[in-house]
Amino acid sequence: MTDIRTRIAVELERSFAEAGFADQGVEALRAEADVSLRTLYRHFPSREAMIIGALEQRDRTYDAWLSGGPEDGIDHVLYPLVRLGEWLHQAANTGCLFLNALAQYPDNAAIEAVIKDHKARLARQFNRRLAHVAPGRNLDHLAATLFLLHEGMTQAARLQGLETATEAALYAARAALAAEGLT
Amino acid sequence: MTDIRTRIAVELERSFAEAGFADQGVEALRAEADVSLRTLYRHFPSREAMIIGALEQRDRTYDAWLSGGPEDGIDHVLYPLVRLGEWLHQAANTGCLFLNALAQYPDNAAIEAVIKDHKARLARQFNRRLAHVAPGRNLDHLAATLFLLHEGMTQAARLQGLETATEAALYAARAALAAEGLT
DNA sequence: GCATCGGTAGAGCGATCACTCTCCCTCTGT
DNA sequence: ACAGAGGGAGAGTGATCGCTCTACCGATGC
Repeated sequence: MTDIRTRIAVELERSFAEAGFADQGVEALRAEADVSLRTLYRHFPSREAMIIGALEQRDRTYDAWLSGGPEDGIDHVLYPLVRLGEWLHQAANTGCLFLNALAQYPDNAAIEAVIKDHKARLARQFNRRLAHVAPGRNLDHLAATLFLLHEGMTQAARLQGLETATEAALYAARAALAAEGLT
Repeated sequence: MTDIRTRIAVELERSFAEAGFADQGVEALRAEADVSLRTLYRHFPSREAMIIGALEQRDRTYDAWLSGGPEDGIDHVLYPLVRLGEWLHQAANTGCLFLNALAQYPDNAAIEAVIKDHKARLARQFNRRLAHVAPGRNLDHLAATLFLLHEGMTQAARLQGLETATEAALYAARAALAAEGLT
C-alpha cells in the first residue's frame, strides 16, 4: 500500500485546491484526510508543513501531467499549454495552487522556495522543449513568452472562460513561434 | 479636504497590497490608516467591507493609470501592457491585488463580484482599443490574447523578473497583432 | 509474551481576532 | 450658546484556531 504520509499529502493537495488556504483549519484538513489529529501532526508537524507538503505533492502531480505527448515538431513545444487546458477542464476553477499560496503567505521563505522552485522548473521545461525542436538556437525569449502564456492562461480561464483562454494562449504561442520561423 | 472615507480607502489599498490579506488584522489596518477603530468601522462596517473598499479603490487607481497614452496606431493597443510594466516597476512585487483577494476568499460572492467586474472592464478596454485602431473588424480573439498577456505578465514579473516578463508580453503581443496585419 | 511502533479519539490550553461598547473631545450650524 | 455629529482611545467579549497531551488499541518482530 502507499505509505500514509503520501496518502495524507494527496488529500491535503485536494483540500487546499478545492477550498483554498484561508477557510480551512487544521481540523477540517484532518477530517478530509480521515486520520487522527495526532497522526496528521506526526507527518506534518505544523500547518505550514501541511501547506508545503500539499505544494510538493501538486508539483509531482503536475509534472507527471505534462509528461508524454508529441515528441517532435511544434506540437512538442505547445504540448504543455494543451495539457494545461485539459488540466483546467478536469480541475476546480480555483487558479494556480502555488500562486494562491503565495498570495496568502507572501513573507514565508519556506513556502516561497517551494513555489519558486516549481515555477522555475516549469519555465525550464519550455527551454528544453524548444532546444529539442530547434537545437543550437537561442530561444530564451520564446521560452519566457510560453511560460508567460502558461501563467496567463491559468488566470484567464477563471475570468474569461476556459475555451477563450485556451484559444488565446495557443493563438499567441503559434504567432510567436511563427515569428521565429517555427511552424 | 478629501473626505475621510476616501483617505481610509487609500490606506487600506496600500496596506493590503504591501502585506497581503492574511497577515493583517483589523487593528493593523486601523494603525496604518491612523484612525480610531470606531471610525474605521463607521465607514467600513466589517473586515469584508474593508477589503471591498480597498479593491474598489484599486480599481479606480488602476483605471486612471491606464488613461492617456498614444491615440493611434499599434502603440495605442500596446499601451496598457507598457503601462503595466511601469506599474509593476513602481509597485511592490506582490502580484495582482484582485487575484490575491480571490485566492483568499474563493467563496465570497460580494468580493468575487468586484473582482470580476474589474477584470471584465479591463478586458473590454482591449476590445475598445482594437476597435479604435482597426474599426469594423472582429478582433475579439486578439483582445482575449492581450488580456491574457496582461494577466500573465503580472504573474511572470514576480517569477522571472520584470524585464523578462515585459519583453515577453510585448513580443507576443506584437507577433499576434502582426498575424492580423497590424503593425 | 511482550515491547514497540504507529495508529484513533478527543479534551483542553493559550493566543489571536473581529467586533462592540463606553467615555470623552472637538468642530460646526443655527 | 449649545446641540449634535463625527472624531479619538482603548478595554472587553465571544469565538476560533493551532497545537499539545493523555489514554487507549492493534499489528508486528524478537
